[in-house]
Amino acid sequence: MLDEELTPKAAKKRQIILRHALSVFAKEGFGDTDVQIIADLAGVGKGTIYRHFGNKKQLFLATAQHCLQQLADFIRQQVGKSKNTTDLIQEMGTIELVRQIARAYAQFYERHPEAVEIMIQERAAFRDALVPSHLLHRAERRAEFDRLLSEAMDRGEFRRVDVTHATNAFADLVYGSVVNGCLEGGRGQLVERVQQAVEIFLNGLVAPEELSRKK
Amino acid sequence: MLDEELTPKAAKKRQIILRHALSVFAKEGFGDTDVQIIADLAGVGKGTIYRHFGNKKQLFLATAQHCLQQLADFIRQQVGKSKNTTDLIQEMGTIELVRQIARAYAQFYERHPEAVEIMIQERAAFRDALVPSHLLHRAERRAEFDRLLSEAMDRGEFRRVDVTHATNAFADLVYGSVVNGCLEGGRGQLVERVQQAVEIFLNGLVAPEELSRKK
Amino acid sequence: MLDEELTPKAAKKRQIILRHALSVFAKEGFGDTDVQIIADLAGVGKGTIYRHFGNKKQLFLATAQHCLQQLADFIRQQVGKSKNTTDLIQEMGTIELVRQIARAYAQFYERHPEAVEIMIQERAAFRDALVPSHLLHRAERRAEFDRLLSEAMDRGEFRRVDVTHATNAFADLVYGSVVNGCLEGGRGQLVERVQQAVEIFLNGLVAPEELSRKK
Amino acid sequence: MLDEELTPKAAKKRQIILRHALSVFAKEGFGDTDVQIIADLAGVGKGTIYRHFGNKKQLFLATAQHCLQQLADFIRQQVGKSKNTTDLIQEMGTIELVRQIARAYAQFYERHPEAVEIMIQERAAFRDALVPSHLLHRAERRAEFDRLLSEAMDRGEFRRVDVTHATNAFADLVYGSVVNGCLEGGRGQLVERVQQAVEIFLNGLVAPEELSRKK
DNA sequence: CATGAATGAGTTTTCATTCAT
DNA sequence: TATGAATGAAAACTCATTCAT
Repeated sequence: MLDEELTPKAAKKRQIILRHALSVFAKEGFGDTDVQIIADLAGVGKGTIYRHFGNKKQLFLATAQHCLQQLADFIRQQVGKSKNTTDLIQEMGTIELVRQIARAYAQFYERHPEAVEIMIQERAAFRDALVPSHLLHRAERRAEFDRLLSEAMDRGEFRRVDVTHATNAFADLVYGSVVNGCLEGGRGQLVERVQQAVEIFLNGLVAPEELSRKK
Repeated sequence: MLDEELTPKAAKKRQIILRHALSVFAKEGFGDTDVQIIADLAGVGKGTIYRHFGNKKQLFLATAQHCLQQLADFIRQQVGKSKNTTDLIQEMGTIELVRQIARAYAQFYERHPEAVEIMIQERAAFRDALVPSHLLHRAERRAEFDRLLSEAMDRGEFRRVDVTHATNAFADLVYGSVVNGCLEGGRGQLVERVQQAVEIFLNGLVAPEELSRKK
Repeated sequence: MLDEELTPKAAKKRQIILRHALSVFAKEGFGDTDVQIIADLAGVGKGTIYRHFGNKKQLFLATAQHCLQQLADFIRQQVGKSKNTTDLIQEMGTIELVRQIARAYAQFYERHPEAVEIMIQERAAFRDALVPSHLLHRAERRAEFDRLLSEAMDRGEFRRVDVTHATNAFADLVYGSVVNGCLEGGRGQLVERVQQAVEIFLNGLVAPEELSRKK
Repeated sequence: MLDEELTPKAAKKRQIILRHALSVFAKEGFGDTDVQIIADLAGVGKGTIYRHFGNKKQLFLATAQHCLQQLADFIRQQVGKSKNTTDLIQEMGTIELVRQIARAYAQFYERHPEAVEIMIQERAAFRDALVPSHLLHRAERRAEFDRLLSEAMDRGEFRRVDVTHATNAFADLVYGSVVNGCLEGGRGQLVERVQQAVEIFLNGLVAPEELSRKK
């Protein structure tokens, strides 16, 4: 199912279908989406979509997956800059790194509000989907963040708290801000909302000594 | 449409319908719910539901409203205990009050996971619903919380930050924790998750002096 | 599902639907039948058919059942005339009774060629249908015929042969004649074909002594 | 379209396709058969099937034809043994020959139950097919059997009855026995059923004198 | 010639909503 | 006012057939 396994042509068609599926699912919601509409927009027959994706549910899941991929790419590009986490911490400190991670998420969702809708639709229609469309819900990303916090605690930058709880809090905060913030719409609103929230979160985590030192 | 305007009998029937609508909408989702099922469970004819609620969408909205009402009642009962906010602050301090508010939300949603689903379904199917099913999204409750924070800042208990942002952060955090926490299921999981998250949030808000004093 | 359990009105509607289902299924075959056509001819909405019969397959099976009922009624009326088998044998002799049974089947199918098609469609589309649409395939009718032959053998009217085999032969002969005879069409063709075939069958069964006596 | 006109390679491919078409049509029925499945099993592209057979209906008809061919070959091999009918009668007598013909049919259908299904599907989906899949329904074979009976009557072996009716009876009896017998399944069941039925049929045809003589 | 991706007409089935009783 | 049978619009999905490669 991965694009690499397909001919360039088939992969291209897949991309076109997914692009329009994304936009229609986001605008209409899963239940109110008529696959025919996606087919028309994508300029292919309905049968072609069913041939490629099997059924409406799988088409949606592929769309969610696609979002996730774009999100992951964006995050990596914004934060990673090809360096590994350790180097990044060296460079900017954990606090700034957490800020940048949160900002990257916010930026992505602000630029791609449809991705927020997909995330919500997925939660609503596929309670138990195997592939949650939000990176921070996924085990591998959580583990990475856990480690980030752990090490900051070890170095005394952060207060010592239960890492899993802190990661949960971060994920929930970003998720909640994104979901609730994307409605209000204005330019920069979402990024602002997430940033401000994360500032409080960080303030809640940094060690008192660090706070004093800053002053 | 309010119960007070109805005969006791009609109001009772309304309650029965709403109770089953809640459970079915929560289990099946809005789109996958067959009104006939609700009618059967409620022991009334389908026509009766349409007579009372107009159409499926309004039935859902009434159900969401109903959840909101129950939530509000529960919060008032848990936190308010008939005293006003000012008295409560006097009694237990802002920090403890915020803790209690958060705990109350968590407890409600843990006891009524269907309410979480309703909240999600509402967001998914009625993006622009006039009546968000989560109290903290509603203007009147936000204003109250804004005031709570404002006064704490005035008294120097909390650091001075933008009140709206802080309230957003609190609402988003609680919302995110509830939505993501309710899936993991275990007894007490949701309350624990919310509490831990709010602890960090509070830590991020209290004034350094307060922190020192505590030590 | 039986008509007696329905209101007269619902039963009437059921009859109308079945009448048209019969004619369409017979003309088009099961697979080529569009339920919409039946609905249009019956003057009801498509939903009504689905409400009454569940799905296309069950509609067909109900149609087959309906044929069977009509066939059974016809046979009883033609042959039985309210007398029991024993009396009938007394009256006309086994040979004549077998002739009359076969003639009754033939007459029914000649008057209702659609019933032949239903029988064939059922065999083709529901190999393992629980309710074969041909009376002689059904256990209760077979048992009756077995007894008829048995007694004739006991009385020395028929040669002694394996009763089950003889009943099979009779059922297969009538079935084959009906299925193959109904295509040729002409008035009386089917009855003639069955009668001639049964004459040979009977000749094959009667005891030699009986034959001699006749001469 | 005959194999002789094709290159050996094309003929081989045709055979492979027909073999799988037979098995799929028999298992699924005409309407429920997906040509793609046949193509996959045969290891060819769907287009190839359409190139060879034109459309699904013609593919089915070719399959039926193919069955017919195999049946004819089998009958000829079992009964004919390269001798002509007259010689065979000389050798074993009409009665035994009729027995052998019936047994040969039964054996073929018992070994190839798919052929029974094809016969039924053909009757169900192509009421008016030009090429009935049962040999005994076909003019040339009927004429041959007619002659067989005629001569037996002329020789006084068989009672004098209308030849066409007798042939019909034989064809219908074998057809009915095969169609109804193939469901019951057990080894030898079908052959037994047909033999027993034909025994009665023969008894019904042989001349009384012959019967006496036997005694 | 062979292929198999693309197509879209055609069917089944569901269910919100209505309305006669 | 309550009911639940009737309706038919709407949508998912299939698959025979075509045709560009």
